[in-house]
Amino acid sequence: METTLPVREAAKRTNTSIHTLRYYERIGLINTARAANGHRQYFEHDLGWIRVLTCLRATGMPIQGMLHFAQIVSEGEHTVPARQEFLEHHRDQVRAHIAELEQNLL
Amino acid sequence: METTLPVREAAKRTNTSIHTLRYYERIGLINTARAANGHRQYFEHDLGWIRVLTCLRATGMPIQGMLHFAQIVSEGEHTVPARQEFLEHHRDQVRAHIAELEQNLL
DNA sequence: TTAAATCCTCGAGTGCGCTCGAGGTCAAGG
DNA sequence: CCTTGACCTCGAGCGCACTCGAGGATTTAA
Repeated sequence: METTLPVREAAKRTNTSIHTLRYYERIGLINTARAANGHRQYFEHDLGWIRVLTCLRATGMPIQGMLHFAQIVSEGEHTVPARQEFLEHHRDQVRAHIAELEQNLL
Repeated sequence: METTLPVREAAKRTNTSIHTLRYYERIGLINTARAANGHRQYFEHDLGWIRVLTCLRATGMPIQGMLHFAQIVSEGEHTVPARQEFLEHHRDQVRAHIAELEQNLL
């Protein structure tokens, strides 16, 4: 049985806050397992996903966009091409943003 | 006598909105001249300043920071070194932000 | 057996940066 | 005259992304 982490640990390891993790779960960005007593249980897998989310946010993706991405991810393997397209599109956005910043830097 | 522009024109030429210009004035970022009838009058000089503000915002400076900058600018010529230092510091921030984005891009 | 620690839910609050709209003034054109 | 339109003020509202806290359950260690 893979070991799990309580929310405090998950927050620490993903460099987020407990509140944010609960919030993300509430709005449907994360699906967290529960122990018998109702406490959240985070697997390594979840930490990876949280890091992806954090990365998307840090690059300016709005929550709505992340929800969309979470949605297609949840639809299964057949959405892999759609995911790639989504991420590539976001990359373009980020690059455009960087270009704008550099423009303003002059 | 230098010609002046009404708020609608100023907004158009600086690619902002009338509401934003009024808001910036309200909070003390801009000091706009008034015609006898109370209407705002924008000089070329003002447009330049608005563009500076827009650039700072676009590069992520919070309003508080811009207020601080507006403050030191208003204090006169002797603050020129302080302004340069301020802008250089902001440049560093922007560069750091770009670096973070590029990091996340990988 | 009780005090402390950690978790839970759910709704409300916060801070930011606008954005909007009601209600009013004033000048020009028909 | 009267309508139109551009402007004014001031306060309220909005969307976003958290962030907080009251009130309560459960485990754990002294």
